[in-house]
Amino acid sequence: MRAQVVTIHDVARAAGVSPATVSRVFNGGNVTPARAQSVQEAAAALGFAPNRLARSLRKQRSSVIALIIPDIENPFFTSLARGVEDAAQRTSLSVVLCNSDEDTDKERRYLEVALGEQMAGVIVASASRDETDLGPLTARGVPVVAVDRRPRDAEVDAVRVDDRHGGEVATRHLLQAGYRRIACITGPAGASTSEERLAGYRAALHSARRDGVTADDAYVRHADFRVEGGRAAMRDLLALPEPPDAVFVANNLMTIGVLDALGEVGRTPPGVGVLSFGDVPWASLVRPSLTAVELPSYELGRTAADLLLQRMEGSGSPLQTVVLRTTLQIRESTAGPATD
Amino acid sequence: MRAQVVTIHDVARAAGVSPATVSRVFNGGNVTPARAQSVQEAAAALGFAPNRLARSLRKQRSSVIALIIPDIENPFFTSLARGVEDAAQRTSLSVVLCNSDEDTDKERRYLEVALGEQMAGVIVASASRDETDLGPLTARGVPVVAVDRRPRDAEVDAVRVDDRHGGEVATRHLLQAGYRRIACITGPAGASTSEERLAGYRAALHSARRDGVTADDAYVRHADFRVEGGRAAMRDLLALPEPPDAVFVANNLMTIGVLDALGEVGRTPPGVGVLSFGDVPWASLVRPSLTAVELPSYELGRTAADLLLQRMEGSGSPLQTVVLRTTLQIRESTAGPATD
DNA sequence: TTGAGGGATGAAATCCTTTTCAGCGGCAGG
DNA sequence: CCTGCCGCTGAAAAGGATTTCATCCCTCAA
Repeated sequence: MRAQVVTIHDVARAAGVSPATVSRVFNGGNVTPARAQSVQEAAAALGFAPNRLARSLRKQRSSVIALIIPDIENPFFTSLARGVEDAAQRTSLSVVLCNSDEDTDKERRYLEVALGEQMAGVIVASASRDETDLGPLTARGVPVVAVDRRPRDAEVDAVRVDDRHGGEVATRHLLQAGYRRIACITGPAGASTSEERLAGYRAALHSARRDGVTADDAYVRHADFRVEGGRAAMRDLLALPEPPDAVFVANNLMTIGVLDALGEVGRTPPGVGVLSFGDVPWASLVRPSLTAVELPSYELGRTAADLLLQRMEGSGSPLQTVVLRTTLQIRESTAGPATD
Repeated sequence: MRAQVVTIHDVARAAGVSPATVSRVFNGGNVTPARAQSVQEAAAALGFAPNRLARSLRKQRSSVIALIIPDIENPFFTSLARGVEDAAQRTSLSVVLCNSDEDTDKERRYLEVALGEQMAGVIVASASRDETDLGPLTARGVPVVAVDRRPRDAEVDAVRVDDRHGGEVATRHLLQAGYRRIACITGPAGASTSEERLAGYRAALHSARRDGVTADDAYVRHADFRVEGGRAAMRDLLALPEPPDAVFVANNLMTIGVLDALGEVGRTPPGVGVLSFGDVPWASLVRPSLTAVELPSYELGRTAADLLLQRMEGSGSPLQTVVLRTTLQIRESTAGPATD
């Protein structure tokens, strides 16, 4: 009992005009008011809804934009998504979210979909720095903005935070609080965010290496930006002959795992210092409260969307990279080392 | 410098065959192996990627399914989304996520997009019980599954949890723990989940009304399923001449707000009992640990996707509603009232 | 009065695939 | 040897909108 599909032709017939005129009514062409009205009425009476596929096919461009994120279960990215949506809200564009799950294959599939569906634009927080290929999109003239993470060599606008600086400030804070054996649990080697946060950590340690601070990479671990990865890495660090007395964790979810692992062995902050890059969700409920590098996730999304919209309107301005500031929020978890 | 678009015609010409044959190669028609191979090679050489719009237009059905959820910042829904994705993963379908933000207008827009883009199917956790109109989709024969929330009168398959029963069990637990003035903070009046969880609460109180238990609606509040709403509602309850000694909160995010509001006035569980319908994210870090009705969010999504796929394969079976069980996880926050 | 200019309109081309249909050739069975 | 069937193939239609182009008609200026 499938309802018959109402096309522009049906409306045209009902209103006694040509399909071209109907199209013009809906797209702002020149039509005499009387005719326009009768078209409107006919469309309403028939329950006409334009076929977006046909329209996009003809126009060579659809009216949805894709937002591709690597982890939908990370509040950082969902907040970013809200930023994108709110910015798109003011236009007639719809945003669809694609979860690449930190998997370059899935990501590639979604990029193919975006291309094949002629999406109006793409915002991507790429799963991998090297394997993400935005070439086909940019070659076809589809506006693309990289957000948070930066694919190598890509000729696209970008919005990110000052990862390296943030990591450096964070680590320096731990030093100043008196910690001396500071570990770093960072993300997968492929991601730009992992590498830069780690670079900041190294820089801070390097410039403090006189005062008995360990500055080799014995305390560095790579994990997967997820809770389990953080937990495993922390367990590994705790098993060292001389475990660290503080840890700089390169993302929020891994920090959850780290806190769990510490709880297991009865050690809690600030005895062991814990500093998270990115706020832990519902930080207000965590005890002790957590020192964190706060990220402007919402603004990241919002700015990316603005850049994309601007580019879609055909701004010919040169490619730009916007870097947003992070802020260190000092709380209880880094109050200073336990005095043995 | 937009790259020329490679169409099936270009491939056909390069391979010395007709477009129809190229299409058959990609869609599993009958083609002699030799020819098929030369088509494959030509396609690869030209970097051919099929235009999904044209394909969908012709087939009257695209290969993406839409998942419409009311709050992308709620871990419950993101976990549900993972369930949907994992189920769809085994097919060639892509999932796109749409965030209606508990806003019936946004939701309507996304439903229009789903219809206009001829999406292969739709899974929806509807923003409103009454205003969500799935009619156009079902009329056109698009498979639809309602998940978590149930739109009224809709002729669709559904997957949800035993909200009413869960609410009743939860409230009964609070009674058994010794609480006597039990409040309920539920969601917006329009949502089925709000109403049924509240109904469970009422049922439990009703059957216990002999033992000095307050059972009118003085302790019932409607909020918006968000953190702020929970906070406001709890403040309101605390301002009563005789504040409640326990509260049953109908979703996880509102519970965060409730805990915040309690913290502000220096009252903590279990002195005031707190029971959350739906786990709070990263519950392991919350002190005291939180008693909650645990929801099978992932399975909800997974089951909904399975139902949808089954329906898309043309199963003519009658409409079904799958109800999944909730489980009460008893922890510290409901250990018993403060003894004044 | 005539020509230029311009707004409104419809026919038809266009976007790119899929799918129907008819034709062709080969093979097996009568 | 003929018929029927089947597999492979290409031409062309179909899907539903937008857009170009030509036409018509009207107004205004010379």
